[in-house]
Amino acid sequence: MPEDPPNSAPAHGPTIYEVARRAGVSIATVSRALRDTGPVAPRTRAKVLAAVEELRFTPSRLGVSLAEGRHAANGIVFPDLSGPYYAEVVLGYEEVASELGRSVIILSARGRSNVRDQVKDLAGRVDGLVVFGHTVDDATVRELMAAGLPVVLLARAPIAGADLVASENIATAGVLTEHLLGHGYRDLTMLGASTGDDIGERWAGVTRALSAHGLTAGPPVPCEFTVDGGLAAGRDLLRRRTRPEAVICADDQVALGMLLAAEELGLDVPGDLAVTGWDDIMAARHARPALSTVRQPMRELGARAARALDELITGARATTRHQTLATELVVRTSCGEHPPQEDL
Amino acid sequence: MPEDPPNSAPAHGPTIYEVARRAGVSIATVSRALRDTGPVAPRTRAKVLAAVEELRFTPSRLGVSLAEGRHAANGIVFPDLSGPYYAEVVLGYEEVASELGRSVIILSARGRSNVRDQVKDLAGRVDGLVVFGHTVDDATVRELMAAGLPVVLLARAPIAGADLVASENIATAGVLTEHLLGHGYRDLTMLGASTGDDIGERWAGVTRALSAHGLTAGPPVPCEFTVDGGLAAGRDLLRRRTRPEAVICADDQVALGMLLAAEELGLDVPGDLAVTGWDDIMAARHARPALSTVRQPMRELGARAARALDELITGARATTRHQTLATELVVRTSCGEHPPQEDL
DNA sequence: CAGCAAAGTGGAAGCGCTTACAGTCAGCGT
DNA sequence: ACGCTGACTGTAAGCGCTTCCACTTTGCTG
Repeated sequence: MPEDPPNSAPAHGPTIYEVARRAGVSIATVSRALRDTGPVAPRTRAKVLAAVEELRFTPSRLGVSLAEGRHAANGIVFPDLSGPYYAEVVLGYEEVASELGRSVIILSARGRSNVRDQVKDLAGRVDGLVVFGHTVDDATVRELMAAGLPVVLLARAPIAGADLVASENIATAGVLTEHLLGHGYRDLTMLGASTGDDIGERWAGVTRALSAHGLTAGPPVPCEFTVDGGLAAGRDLLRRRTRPEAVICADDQVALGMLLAAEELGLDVPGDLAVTGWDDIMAARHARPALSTVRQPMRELGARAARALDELITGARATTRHQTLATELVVRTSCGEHPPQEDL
Repeated sequence: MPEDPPNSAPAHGPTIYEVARRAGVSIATVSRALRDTGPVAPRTRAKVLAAVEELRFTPSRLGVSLAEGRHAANGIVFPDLSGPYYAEVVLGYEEVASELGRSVIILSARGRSNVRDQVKDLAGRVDGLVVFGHTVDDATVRELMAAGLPVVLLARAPIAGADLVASENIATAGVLTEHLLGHGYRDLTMLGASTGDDIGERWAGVTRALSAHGLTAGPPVPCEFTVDGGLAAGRDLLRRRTRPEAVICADDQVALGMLLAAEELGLDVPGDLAVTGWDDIMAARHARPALSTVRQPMRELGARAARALDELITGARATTRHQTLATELVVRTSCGEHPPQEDL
């Protein structure tokens, strides 16, 4: 690392001092003129603005933030973001945060060992933080909250004292299950084992719906939550002596892998096998057979989180709140034949 | 907006002063002990660390940055990010930036009128900026560069003095065209009019390849760069008296829409019509027929941009550099039948 | 044992801005 | 003509940290 000279003038722009000198006023006046935070004579203001213009002055955020004691920035920690799901949520978040005048600093936790340190660093740069999924251990989250940092949890298990925004899983999993039962399937398999998170909730919903019909299913089959994971698990599953009638996949990527596996083995979906996903990512609509799945309001999840965080930061709300957004079963063709109707 | 009292103790954590007092040393010593930037006696260091531990002290980034004169953060401005393409690039960027010890502040330009102001604010928060596509007008970019801010351009037209990272378009467009010609198609249609950007380059490549064979094509057909745009344009195009033999779409989303249109009209792809995309987004692999397309190294684009920016910021490199990343034709089935072979 | 260098430490000056607080001045009421 | 009020403006004290410098202490070398 090239040790650059101590005072190598970081090429930063002009400071408020230069503007003040040029306008022939004090820095206090410049500040007031710019933020309209006190009386400034019209003539003076004009001089200041002229100087600002000539120097192309933009106040240093650092200086402003240090003096104001706030960052005007929010952070978000997300799991992988590789798939389309997380990206959409982050986008929805950024959109609203931006409207609220806050920058967004992102931190991906994908395969990082030092997330804890990175999160703590991040915490020092923002006025509030969104923790997406189980990317940060509870102890760290509590510590941040204890330090006075507003935190909003997104799509994960709650923590006392923190806001939570999540989408509904259990009920819709029930609806999905009922739908499959309606097709006449009785032997359902859950693909993608997981507990304590949204996927665990989905399985709970499925199980509950089944038992309401006096049915049971085996435990969820382990599977990595990727297309390749679904493909591998699918190959394995479909070559067994007794093939399931329907496979409920933990998410769309797994389901897409499953579709690939079925195709590879010459099985017809939904003829020989029904498959469902969860999320309704873009590829779900375009797969053939088109994937039946559950749509999550991804952008809305992010947007809600941004608003909730803003309320916490500005102090507009002091109590914590849990929001659950409705999800919707999207019936396409991978789960079985349906009377023709408009949908895609 | 609730005007909170001037000194409402922002609940910020302990400062270096409190640590110093508790450890019975000066703040200078605390700083040295923490950053290992000067001699500190073992005993002293221990005391400091103990105090840090007890107080759960984390240095304020604001203070550090202001004193250091750097943010340890990078910005990235991207167009829409709705599709999978931009998200991947941003991810690749974040990953590398994070490794290099820099936070990433994102700014989406989607449908915003005040991008210019937002970018200038962003510029004040970072040590360098990546401008993705034509999200920021050239004048503003130049202004930022003139102010000494390192800038890396991503997937867009170059600007003198700024680094550029882009993926190859022209040559691969030629390869794609040759491939289609190899299938025997002569009547090719370009879908998605655009000039002066990467899509414009693709059309240039296609046109050049065609003329090398003494062929020509009509001008690119206008079309919004979304699935629905492709669908609408496809309906229109395929109902004309003379249907094209092959449609080269500006990107995968348009191509997916085209596929939908063909399906809707009962046309067989590739039997009645060949379709190609560009980007190789996830859905391209899963569509049926699977979409032939051109793969862009999306993550790598972002990663390169991050590294280039880092070089500029640290001063490891002073000259500007243009990097073009290779792209690859991915032959699937939407462009015609091929002898069976391994690929997906 | 004087004389020095090195190690360890504290003081204090910024970094760029916001914002009490304290002046300065002109216009008014009486 | 004189104090008073307001409108303006400047001074200076932070915000939390890094780091240059100067000053003490050792620990050794001649």
